[in-house]
Amino acid sequence: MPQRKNVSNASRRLFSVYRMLLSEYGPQHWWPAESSFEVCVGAILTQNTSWKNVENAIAQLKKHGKLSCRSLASIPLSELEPLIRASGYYRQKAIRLKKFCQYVETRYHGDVGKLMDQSLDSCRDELLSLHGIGPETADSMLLYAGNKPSFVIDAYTFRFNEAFQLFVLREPPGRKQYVELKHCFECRLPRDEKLFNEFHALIVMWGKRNPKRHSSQP
DNA sequence: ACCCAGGTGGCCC
DNA sequence: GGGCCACATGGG
Repeated sequence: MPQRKNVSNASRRLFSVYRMLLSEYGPQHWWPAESSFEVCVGAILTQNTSWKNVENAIAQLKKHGKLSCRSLASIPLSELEPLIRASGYYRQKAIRLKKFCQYVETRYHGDVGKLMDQSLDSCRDELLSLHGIGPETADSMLLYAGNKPSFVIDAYTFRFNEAFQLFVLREPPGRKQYVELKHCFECRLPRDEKLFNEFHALIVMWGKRNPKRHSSQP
C-alpha cells in the first residue's frame, strides 16, 4: 500500500519534473544526426560509450565517404575497424554495424524508413532479432530514426529515476529492470513520440549536467 | 593510476 | 533464467 502511494506520487511528479527540465534546458531537438540512417549508426556506436567518442568515429566515416548503408554493407572489416576505433569495442561494433547495414541494404534497399514503415512492435522485434541490437539500441532507433513512441531507457534514465525518486523498481538490474522502467514511463505518459523524444533527450542533458561523482558529493 | 561512459551477447551453473 | 565476463577507446 505504501508502495502504491509511491507509484502514484511518482506518476504525478513525472510531468512536473519534465516541465522543470524543459524550462531549465529548453527543447533539445534530438537526435544529434543528419539523417535517420546516421541515428542508427550512432545508436550502435554509442553502446556503453560516451557520445564524444562516437562523434569522432562518425566524423571519420564521413571524412572517408563511408557513412552510407551501401558503403558500410560492403566495406571490409579491416577497413571499417580503424575508422570507428575511437568509439571503443571497435571490433565488435564493426561487425554489428556492418551486419545491420547488410540487413537493411538487402531487405530494404538501404532505406531505414522502409524498415520503420510497420507497427512499432513489428519493428522492435525485427531490430531485436539482429546481432548486437539490444533493447536500448532498438528503442533509440525506433524513437529517433523511426519517430515511434518507444521510450528509451539508458544509464541516464536509471540515474534520473533514482535522483528524482520517481519509481521504485522491484526487478534487479538487468534486462527485466529495463522492461520494468520502460513500462513505468510509457504507461504514465501519453503515447506521443514528440514527448518521448523530448523527455529522453532532456534526461540525457540532465545526466551530462549532473555527472556521477565517484566518492564525493551526493 | 584509477574510474567512468547514452550495452550486448556468450558462457556457466 | 539469472549472475559474471569480455569487449576498448578517450576523458576526468
